[in-house]
Amino acid sequence: MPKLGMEPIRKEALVKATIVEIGRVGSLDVTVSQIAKRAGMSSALAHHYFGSKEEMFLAAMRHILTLYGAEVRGALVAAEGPEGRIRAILRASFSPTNFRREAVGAWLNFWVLSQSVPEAKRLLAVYQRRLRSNLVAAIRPLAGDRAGAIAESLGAMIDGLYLREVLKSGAPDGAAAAELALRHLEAELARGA
Amino acid sequence: MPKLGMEPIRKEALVKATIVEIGRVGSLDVTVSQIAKRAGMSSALAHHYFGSKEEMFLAAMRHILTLYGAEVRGALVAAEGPEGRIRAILRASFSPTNFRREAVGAWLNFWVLSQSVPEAKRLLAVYQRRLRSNLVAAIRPLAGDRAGAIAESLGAMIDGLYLREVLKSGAPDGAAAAELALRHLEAELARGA
DNA sequence: AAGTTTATTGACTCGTCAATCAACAAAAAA
DNA sequence: TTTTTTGTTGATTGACGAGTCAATAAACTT
Repeated sequence: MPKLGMEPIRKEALVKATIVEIGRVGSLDVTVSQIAKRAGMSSALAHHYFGSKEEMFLAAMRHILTLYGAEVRGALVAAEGPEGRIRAILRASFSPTNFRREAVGAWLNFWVLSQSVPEAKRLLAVYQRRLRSNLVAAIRPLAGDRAGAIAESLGAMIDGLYLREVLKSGAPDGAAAAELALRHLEAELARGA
Repeated sequence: MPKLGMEPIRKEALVKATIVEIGRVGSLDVTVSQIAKRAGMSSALAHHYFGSKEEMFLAAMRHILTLYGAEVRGALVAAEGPEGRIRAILRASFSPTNFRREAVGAWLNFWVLSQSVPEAKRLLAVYQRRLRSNLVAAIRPLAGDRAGAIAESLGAMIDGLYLREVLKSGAPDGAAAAELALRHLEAELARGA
């Protein structure tokens, strides 16, 4: 009994299921059937809406990136002053939404995907550029010319913390990670002053 | 015309070929045939010596880890004083041997592997513990109680720099990466003083 | 010389999985 | 009401790839 207008609903369900399954399995070795099953439909339907598995992965990636971008923007509008803006970015980066197991596991696998799928690489590059420019903008008033270098290292730090989150076992602790990133930043700033 | 004592030779060739192929393809989606071909033998022989693809991956991982460990130890014996010891560890971490494309690409994929293969996780944990304890030992004389926290963040920084190396395109630049890590460390140390 | 161990591969099995297709159902348009 | 569009799936195809096996050969042992 087909209701109309299912496309967006199905697609969203598939995207979420993709992320969950990648997180669960811990790699991109996930079958379309697994994903479709978790999303409550047949694998044929998944192909119907996305055409290929790769498209599914890319859609999932865009979803994570969009989520992250939205959260950063949201935190940024409510932020006061340069210090506040940086804190906002870090808070968003390590928020429960973005720093949850599934999402972080998905990140790791998207990094891998970007090695062989150009579009994935592109998406990742876009995100990195945006993060960098946000950081530089926030840091410049505090550190002038050194903003670029500091943003670079803070970016690496953030990625590193994501990575370690994946590797470690146990519940995620965004607060602790954000703490570390902030300490790093403060140390860098203090050094220049 | 079978010469005897081929086992170690074949195994080494396979391990190296595994790393190269993983780096080339950019993922663990590498067939035993590809690896065997690059190593100059049939896939049947690869199975003969390693039993399974997973064993091949683990052997490759051990190889990379051993290489890294040896380089750190080597740099460490020639190091003078705490500062020198830290520099030694960083120099080894970002040396041309360890920071080359193939090796870094392999790392990324080993991180993924550790998500689903317990032995891979174990190996990675061993490496992380060793790195941490080396760092703490070198940092303690300079920062006392804060050594643990600093080692933690420096470790994350190193991993993050590896990750970024994979993502970026272009030739690897270990010197620049080591520079960033060192700046981070100095900033942290200065903060405490 | 006969027997054993090591090296080596081509051919094969068996399973898995992405992608396609034919078919059916219901809503919307004509 | 016929036709078209949208939703849906079970069954099938076709490829690919891990792991096994039988067979062959050279060395080493007794």
